[in-house]
Amino acid sequence: MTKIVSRFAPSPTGYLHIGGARTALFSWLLARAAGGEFRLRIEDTDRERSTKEATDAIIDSMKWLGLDHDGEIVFQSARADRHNEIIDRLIETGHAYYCRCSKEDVDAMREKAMKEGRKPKYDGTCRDKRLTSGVVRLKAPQEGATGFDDMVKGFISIENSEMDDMILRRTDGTPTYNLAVVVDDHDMGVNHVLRGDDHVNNTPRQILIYKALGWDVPKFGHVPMILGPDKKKLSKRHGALSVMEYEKMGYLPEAVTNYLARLGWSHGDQELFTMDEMVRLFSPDHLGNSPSVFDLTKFEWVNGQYMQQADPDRLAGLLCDFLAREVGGEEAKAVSRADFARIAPLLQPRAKSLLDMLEQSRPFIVDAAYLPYDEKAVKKFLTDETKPLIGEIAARIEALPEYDEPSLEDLHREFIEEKGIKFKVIAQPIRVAIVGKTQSPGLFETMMALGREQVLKRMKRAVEL
RNA sequence: GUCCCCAUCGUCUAGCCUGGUCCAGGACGGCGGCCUUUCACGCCGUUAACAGGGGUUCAAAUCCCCUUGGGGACGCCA
Repeated sequence: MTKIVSRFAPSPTGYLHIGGARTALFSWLLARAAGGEFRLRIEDTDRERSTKEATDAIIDSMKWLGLDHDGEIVFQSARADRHNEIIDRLIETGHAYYCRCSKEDVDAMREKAMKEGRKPKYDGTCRDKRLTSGVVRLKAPQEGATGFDDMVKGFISIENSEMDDMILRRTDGTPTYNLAVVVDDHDMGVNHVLRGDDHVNNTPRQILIYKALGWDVPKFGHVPMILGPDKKKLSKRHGALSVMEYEKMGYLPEAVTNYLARLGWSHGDQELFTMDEMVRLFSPDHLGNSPSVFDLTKFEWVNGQYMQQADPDRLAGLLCDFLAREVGGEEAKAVSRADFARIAPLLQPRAKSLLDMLEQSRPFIVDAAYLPYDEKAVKKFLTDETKPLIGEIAARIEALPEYDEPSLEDLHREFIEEKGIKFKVIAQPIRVAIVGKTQSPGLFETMMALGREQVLKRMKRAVEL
């Protein structure tokens, strides 16, 4: 079997959105799973709408997701000469012809056909006129059918009579999309094309071009699109669309690829896959053929899973970057990577995202003097009964020869035994005293993370509240 | 309008090709519980689906047809 070469070919008219990312991921997996090549091509022939920023954004997103490509990035705009060369060849071989029908003429034809209940299409007026200028159209077969075995949808066939003689070269001499795609894919050696559902209709047209050129037709696959919670096509109003927004919101790239992969692909009952696993297990046979809804809740669960498993030191690094990027200023400078590395393990089971973790780490990184106290919590737990207890405990902690977790545990155990009270009685008050709120990691690990000095300062401050 | 595609729990899905092992399995969520110094995590239980109708067959989620519903395409955009 020949080596699989797949590609991702976005047009740089905006950021890489979540749907495109999934298509890219599947395409990437298709190649990587087979030890093939994955190529990247930027379809920037629409000069009006294509931007350098969008191109960079797409490349950055791919990088962030870990979707590396082989070979140089191909820019479609740079290949106009080659496209035109092929168009000329098509004319010479009688597979294409010039047409001088105006846009208005064709619109009229379409409208008329539509009214008569037929498929709106160009009627082939100039097909045999042997003109020598104008737009170039493909001389498509008018009988028979064009079919292909779609990697995800199975066999799809369209009557040739349904397709019109599409334009290959515009009035201004530029090649059209369908022509350019075919030529580029062929020249890049692409033999597996996995793309969005919205291209199914283009496929038979492109096959016609391949055939006219006598080129091998690649294997095609069309993945369904991603829907919003309202089951409508994903759009701006559904919130986060851009891949990079997920980074901004504090999600991990491996969670994004994992979740995206599970949206439309499956491997039995398995939910969590590392990139390596996906590469090992991926097969286009298990791509689903119906559209799926992006479920943020489940995505957050996936992210949470990766947050838990992540190396604390890596998380610390990401947290620093995140803080610098999203918050910046003095606050970012006040916390070091080492600080985060120390508290990350405590927060890992509790945080769904980096943003979460950052929020939860606040009580650990501010000085006792600035620790915010939750009013309700204070009212409920820092009472006249509990304050003296906290005071006593603070004194004992201060006198502790060794400040470590076992010692702290012993200290508290002895304290409650002496007082004849349950741990419950002092647990929440102490918690509120040292972190300012009712939720936190385990008390002793929290005390360790805080350090003796902070714990004492906080207890003293709490007693005076 | 025409063509193409799609249809299993609220959501993601397994099963469908190669009918019986499926009164349909897993996951997220929800609900209930356990654990427990809080919140999480974890664990246990529970909830909930084969769009409808016809066939074919001893037997259909699985095969065929129709209906309905959804989506996409019909550009000198990509």
